[in-house]
Amino acid sequence: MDIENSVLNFRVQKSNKLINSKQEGLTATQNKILLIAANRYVMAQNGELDLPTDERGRQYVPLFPRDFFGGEKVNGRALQQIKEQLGDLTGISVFLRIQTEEMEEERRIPIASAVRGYRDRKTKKTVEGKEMQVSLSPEIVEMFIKQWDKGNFTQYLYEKVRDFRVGSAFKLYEVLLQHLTKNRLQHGQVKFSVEMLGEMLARGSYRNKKNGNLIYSEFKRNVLAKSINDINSNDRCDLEVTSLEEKRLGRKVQDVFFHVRYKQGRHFKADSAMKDPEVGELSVVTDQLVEKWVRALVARFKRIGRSNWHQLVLQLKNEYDNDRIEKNIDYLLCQQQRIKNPQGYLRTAIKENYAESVPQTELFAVAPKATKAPVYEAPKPNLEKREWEVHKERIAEEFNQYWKDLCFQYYNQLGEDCLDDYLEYLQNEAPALERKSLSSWEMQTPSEEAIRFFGRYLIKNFGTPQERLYQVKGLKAYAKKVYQFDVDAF
DNA sequence: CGCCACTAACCCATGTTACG
DNA sequence: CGTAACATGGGTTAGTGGCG
Repeated sequence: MDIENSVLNFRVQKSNKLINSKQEGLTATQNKILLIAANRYVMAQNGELDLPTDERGRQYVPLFPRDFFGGEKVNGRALQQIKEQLGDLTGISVFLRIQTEEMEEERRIPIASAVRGYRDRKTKKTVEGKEMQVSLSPEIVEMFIKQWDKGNFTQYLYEKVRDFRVGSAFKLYEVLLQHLTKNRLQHGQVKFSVEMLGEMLARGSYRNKKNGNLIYSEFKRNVLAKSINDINSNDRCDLEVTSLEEKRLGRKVQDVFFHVRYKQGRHFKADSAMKDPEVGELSVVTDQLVEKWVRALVARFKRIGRSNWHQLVLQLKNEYDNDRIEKNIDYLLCQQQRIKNPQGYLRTAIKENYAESVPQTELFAVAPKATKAPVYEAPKPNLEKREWEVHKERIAEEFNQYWKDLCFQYYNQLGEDCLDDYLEYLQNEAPALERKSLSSWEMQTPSEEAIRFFGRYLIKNFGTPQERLYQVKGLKAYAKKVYQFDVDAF
C-alpha cells in the first residue's frame, strides 16, 4: 500500500460545537501525527505491525514518542496531500478515519490516544483492574519533535514514559534526566530556579498579568504536583521524586530542589562509584573523618568557582598526602591574580608542590584585602535612578565579591571553626537569609567581637545565590557609601 | 453521528499570610 | 498596615472515549 497514491482517505470529524476562531488549520505537527498514524496503519494492514485493540475489539493507532524515535520520515508530498484534503476542517475533535480499498468499513482511529481503561462516571474512581485513560496531546508530541530535532533528546526508553497521563510529566522527566547528568548538586538532588522551571514546563503560563511573575502556587498545583504524581505512580517509570523542597526568598519561592532516586535496584553513577572502586577513578570513602575532610575542602573550593571539586579532591587524595594538598590549596586561595583554570592549577600546584617553598606564615599574608577599594570607577554624586539601574548589577556583583573577601578574611582569622559552621550550615540546609542581621549591617569597622560574630555569620551564609544580595539592604548601604547612590531616595 | 461525562490546561476571584 | 505572594475553590475551553 502506497501512501502517496491516495489509497488512504483521511477525513476529519467536526464537532457539533462551533469551531473556535483560534483554530487555523492543522499545524505541521498535527499533520505529522496524521501521517505517522497513517503509516503505522498501513504497516498494520501489510502485516508488518500489530495494532492494539481496545476493550471492544476496535483497533487503534497509539502515537507515542517512540514513533519519532523510529525515525519515520515525513514525506513532503504526502504531507501536502493530507493538508489539502483536510482543508479547513479543523474541528475540535479530530479523528482519523481510514478507508482503504481492501476495507469495506471505515474504522475510527483515535489520534494520539489509546484506551486502556475507564473511569466510573458515578464514583469518579478508576475501575478496579483497569488502567486509566491515556492521551498524548499534539503539544507534547511537538515538544518531543523539537527535542529530537535539536539532537539533545535524552535517550530513555519509550516504555518508561508511555503511561504518563499529564503532559508536563514528560517534560519534567526529560529535564530531570538531563539535569541529573549535567547539573546535579548532590546525589539525586536536582535544583532549578522556579523561573527556569516555569519556562520549561509552563511556557509563559500561570503568570501574573501585572508583573509577569510566575504564580507559583498555581504552577505547583497544576503542573508540578501532577507531574510528580504521574512520575511516581507509574511503575514503568524508573525515576521517583521523593520530595520537593522549596527554597524561599522571603515569601517568594525562589528555587526548587527535586530529590530524586531510582525506584528499583538502580543507582546514580556517583553512588555506584562511591561503593565500587572499580567503577571510575574514585576511591571508596568509608571513614567519616575522611569524608568530613573532603567536604571541608570542597566547601573551601566553592569560593573559587563551581566545578566538580568533590571528584577532584577524591582523586588527589589517592595520590598525595593531606598536608600537601591543604597547603597548596591555601597557596591557590591566596593567589592574587585570577586563575582561569583553578582545577588544573591546583593539580599542578600539588604535583610541583608550590607551597613547599612558601613559609607557612606567609601563606595567608598575600590574602586579598577585604576592604580593598573597589576597582570600579565611581560615578558622580547626585545620580539619577536610571544610572543606578545601569550600574546596579555590576555593583551587586562587586558587593558580592566584597562579602566573599570578608568571608575569606574572617576565615583566616578564625580558622577551622568557621568551616565547621559552614559545614553545619550546609548539612542543615539553613533557610533563607536572615534579613535582620544583614539589614542592620552598616559600613563601619566592626569590633573584634563583631568580627567574630560576622565571620561566623558571613561564612554561614557564604555561597548563597547572588540574587539574594540584591534584596538586602547591605547592597544599598554599600552603594550609598561607595558610590553615593542613595537608592532609597529614588 | 450526536450527545454526554469527563479531563488537562489554563484562568479568575477571593482568602490568607508574611514581609517591609 | 499596605502589599506581594501563596492557597484555594471554582470556572472555561478544547479535546477525549462511551454509548445508542
